[in-house]
Amino acid sequence: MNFYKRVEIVCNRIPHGNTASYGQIALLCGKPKNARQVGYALNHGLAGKHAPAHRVVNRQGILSGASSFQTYDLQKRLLEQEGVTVQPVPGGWQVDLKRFGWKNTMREAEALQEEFLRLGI
DNA sequence: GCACTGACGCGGG
DNA sequence: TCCCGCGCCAGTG
Repeated sequence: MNFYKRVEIVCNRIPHGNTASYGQIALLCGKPKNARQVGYALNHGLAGKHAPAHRVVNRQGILSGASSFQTYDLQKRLLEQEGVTVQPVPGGWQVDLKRFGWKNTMREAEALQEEFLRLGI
């Protein structure tokens, strides 16, 4: 299976103004234990150039640090631009997943699995 | 093939 | 609730 292709599809499915965690993406890709690979994919541009990487944060809503964005606060600005509230915490910036976390339905998850199957990835 | 790395996450204390 | 250790696994040298 093409895990990174799946990551691309899932990321592009994250609604505007929402955020998702690495683990959540991995789960939707059918590989619950591959959260780290999701990060790897985004970091190396393996999820396509259009993937909204700024909408992906860790389990606690902490922004991933500056590493792969051009400026230290680019991810924060992109999120705020979409109406997502970002607040400073010790260790970086954080979004409230209770308010801005992507709540995907079971139906939606199943639809994704079917699509992967259909596409053969 | 081996060892090490890392945009991560969970469970025990 | 906060820490900390450990599990995870594709890439890389």
